[in-house]
Formats: sequence, C-alpha cells, structure tokens
Amino acid sequence: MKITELIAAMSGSFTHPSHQNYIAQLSIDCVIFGYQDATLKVLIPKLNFKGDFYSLPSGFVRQEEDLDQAALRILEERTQLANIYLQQFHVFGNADRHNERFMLDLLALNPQLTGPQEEYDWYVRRFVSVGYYALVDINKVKPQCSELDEKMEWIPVQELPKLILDGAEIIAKALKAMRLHFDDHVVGYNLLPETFTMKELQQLYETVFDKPYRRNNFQKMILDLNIVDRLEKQFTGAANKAPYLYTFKPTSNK
Amino acid sequence: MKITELIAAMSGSFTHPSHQNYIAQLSIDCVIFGYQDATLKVLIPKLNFKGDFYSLPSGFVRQEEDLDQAALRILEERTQLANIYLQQFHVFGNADRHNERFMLDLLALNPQLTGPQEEYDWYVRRFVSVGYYALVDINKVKPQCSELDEKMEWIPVQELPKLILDGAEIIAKALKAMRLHFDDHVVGYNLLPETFTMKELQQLYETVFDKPYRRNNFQKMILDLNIVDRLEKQFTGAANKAPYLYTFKPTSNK
DNA sequence: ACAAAAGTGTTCCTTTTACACCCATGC
DNA sequence: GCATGGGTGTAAAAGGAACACTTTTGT
Repeated sequence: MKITELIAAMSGSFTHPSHQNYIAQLSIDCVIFGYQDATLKVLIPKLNFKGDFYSLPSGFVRQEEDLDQAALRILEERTQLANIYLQQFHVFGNADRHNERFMLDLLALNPQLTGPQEEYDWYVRRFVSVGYYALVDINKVKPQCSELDEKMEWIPVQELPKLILDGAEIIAKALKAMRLHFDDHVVGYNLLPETFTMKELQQLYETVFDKPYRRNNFQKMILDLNIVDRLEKQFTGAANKAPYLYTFKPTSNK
Repeated sequence: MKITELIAAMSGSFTHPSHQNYIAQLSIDCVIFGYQDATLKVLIPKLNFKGDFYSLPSGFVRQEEDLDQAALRILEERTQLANIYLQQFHVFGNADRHNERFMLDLLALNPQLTGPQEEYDWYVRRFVSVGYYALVDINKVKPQCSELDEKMEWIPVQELPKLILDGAEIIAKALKAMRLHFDDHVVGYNLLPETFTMKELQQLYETVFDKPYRRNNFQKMILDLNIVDRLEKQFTGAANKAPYLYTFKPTSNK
C-alpha cells in the first residue's frame, strides 16, 4: 500500500485521493457512542498494520462541503446509517497535534509502506481537528472498515486501549459533552431501539450518568417530562407483571 | 492600501504579511463581552473604508501556535490586556463561509484597493472559523484599532449594527454559550472590577440572564455558594446603610 | 426622627427523595 | 397461592420563592 492510499483511506474517502479537494490541516474526529448490555461503547477501528494502532473514525473536509456534512459523510461511511444524531463538541488545536510521531511508529513497524513525499508531507503537518460525537442504535450499525482497518469494534468506554494521537482526550471530552446534552432528555432517543421498557431506559441513564436511580421516581420523572408514549405490554414469559413498552414521542426530538 | 496589508491587518498581525505562516482557510472570531451601565456590550470594530463595515475582532492561526494561543494573541492585541478569560464555543464551518461577497462590496465602494491576485485568492477562499468569547473588565480595556479599523466601540448586544459575514450568528451563539457557563457562578468574576457590591453583582446577573432577582434571595444564593469574601463597607455619602464590598475568592476561579 | 437602602430571618410552596403498598404474571 | 418484578401513591426532606422585619446611614 502506498502512502497516497493510506491518506485517501484515512480521509474517509474510497475514491481517488487528491488532497487538493480537502481543506489542508483540518480534520474531523468522530466519537461514535453505542449502548449495549448496559454498557456505553465506542466504535474503535484498529488499523491493518503491524503494531496495535487504534484510532478514531476520522476524515477531512472537502472544499465544497459543510463541516457538518463532512462529519455526517464520515459517519455514514463507517456505520452505513443515515440520519445520525451528531454534535460538534470541541476543536482540538494544539500546535503539536501532528501525525509525525504516529507515522514514524507506523513506518518503523511497516517498512513496506511507500509513497510520494508530497503526500506524506501533507499528512504529517500540524492538524486542527473538530470533534464530533454521534449517538447510534448499536443494533442498526453495520460497522464498515475503511481500506486501512483490520477491524472495527465496539469497545466499552471503561476498557479503551491506547489510542493514537490525542484520542483518549477526545473521547473524554466527548463523553463530558454528551452527558451535558443528555440533560435535555431527548438525546437518549438515539441510543435505544424503537421500543423499550422503562427499566431499559433507566439502565441507560444509570450507565450514562454512572449513578443509580430509584425505580419509581425515575418512572415519574420520565412520564412527567411527557416525552414518551406508552404502547402495549411486553410479555416475556417471566412469572411477573409484564412491563409496558414505550417509544419516544415523534414530536419531542430531533 | 494594498490587499496584502489588508489581509495582514485582518490577521491581527502588524508584522510583515506572509500567508505562509498561517494555517490556510482557518480563522478565529472573537466575541469580547464587557459590562457597563447595567448593559452587556460587545467590542465591535468598524473598518476604515467607505461603507459601514462592522466586523468582529478576528485573525488567523500561526503554524507554530496553539489555537488557544492564537485567540489570546488576537485578544491581547485588541484589548491590551493579559490573562483574559477565554472560551472556545463553536466552529463555524459552512461551505459558503467565504469573504468573496464582503470583498466585492468593499472593492465596489473602495476601488483604490489593489494587491496581488495570489493574496486575494488566499483570502476569499472558504474559511472555517473557530469562535471564542472573552469576558473582560470593560474599564481595564484600552481598545486598540488594527490598521484597518476606523474605530472600535463597545456596543450593547441589543443594539448591534449589521455585521459582515455571519457575525450576527456568531454573537448569538457566543451569548448562549456564555449564559450556559455563567451557571458555574465563577464566570462573572471577569466582568466586574476587583471589588463590587452585592447590588452590582445582582445587576450583572439580571443583565446577563435578562430577568429580575429578589434582593434577599440573591444575596443568600451568592453567600451560600461561598465564592465571595466580604470586605469593608463602602460609604457613598448617601443617607442609608452602607453596603459591603465583596471580592471573588482567589481560589474559586480560573 | 425619618427616609432610603442594606442585611437577615421566617414562612410558604414546589420539587425532589425516600418509603410503602398494590397489581399482574407464570409456575 | 406465591415469588417476582412492574406500576402507583404518599410522606418526609430539601430547595426555592415570597414576605416581613431589623439595621445602618445622612439629613
């Protein structure tokens, strides 16, 4: 593989690479949150090179596209999902944010990589990166590896591996911003399937905020917010009262 | 004046212009808030050209400097103030954010402006701009015009003129973000002089949040927060009880 | 002594938290 | 019937809003 292709793939684009089409020194990093097994997870690609390089889904911004559009494009390519809930949360702009260290590590372990110096220089310059986080229904996502990825995995936020560059800081800030937005009480919509029980919703809250809620008070809070509709009961076969299913009101979100 | 100098001045730098030193297509826009006469004001430069062009203090990012550093540099140049409270709040990245319309309007009214095509092209490309807001003690600021400015004025947020580009949107978002941060109850520190009375602090809150507070409850709230120290009384000569002066505790901010 | 404005205390109400009870389900 | 978990009601506690009262200052 050539550096050219590497950069093209890193850009989130599978088409012919040409850095002329992108804004130089500006990138987008995405933190994709999913929720499964009462755990908050992040979609993390592992690069298909020697050495354990974990990164974040990222890419560049085309000249003719909005910043938000670019983030959406990157996300859709990776998740095969449209209409993703997406929030810009921070710009990472330290002067030492460049890919040189990463590339040196990568090339040391993978000497077969070659490519034009020009492309390499373009890529290892200092980059300012806009952080976006996304909330997705983990069951609907079909993780799509880029040409560079060995695999993409949902990793619990508590068990993240060492990430290249400032990935750890980016995720930490994303989590903080997400929690803040969660208080609006409509954001959870995006992490759950269409229908869910009150208990499932409560578990989501407990996971996100990392604190327990009382069953009855939680139910009262949600119902008072008037953001969910009650549907039919869900008979699980268990020897107890069947819980109602709920769905978020169509008007109260997006 | 040449376009070259115009761009140099716009960049917030008074030194010899060279766009090589800056990150291309990335700019910083600052919303500088001050507080005076029970009014929230923004420092707005008016450009020294024919036509009423009002802008925001802005500039570009040098290759070797952090994003935050760049914002601080721009702010210090304009206010002659160090240690400014500064917050990044949003990135404006729509694809149609370019200076071409503004430049056409400007050149139509000021045909004497000339300069190399190259510089012009650099400047009118699409720009992604990082928004920062600052809170300053309005009495300490000595507004410093750039070479381009006819004047710089503190304009009440309610009475803003038409700004070039998306200035209005930027200020609106800055105000929203500032109000949000204000809830931390330490931010007000930066808008007031060293010492102040409880009434002055209350008026600040009433201005920022645009709603009345009750005198006694407000006092209780602030004292309970434990963020201010009570100093000596301030005798104004008025025929009433002298109010205490307060100052923010040195530990509770920054 | 009085008016004006600052400081403090006290009650009332709303919201939040904690506890208790009842209801449905399958064995 | 009974164990299990879901739904609802109510009391206690906390927090906030409104009101009243006291203190200080210069005339």
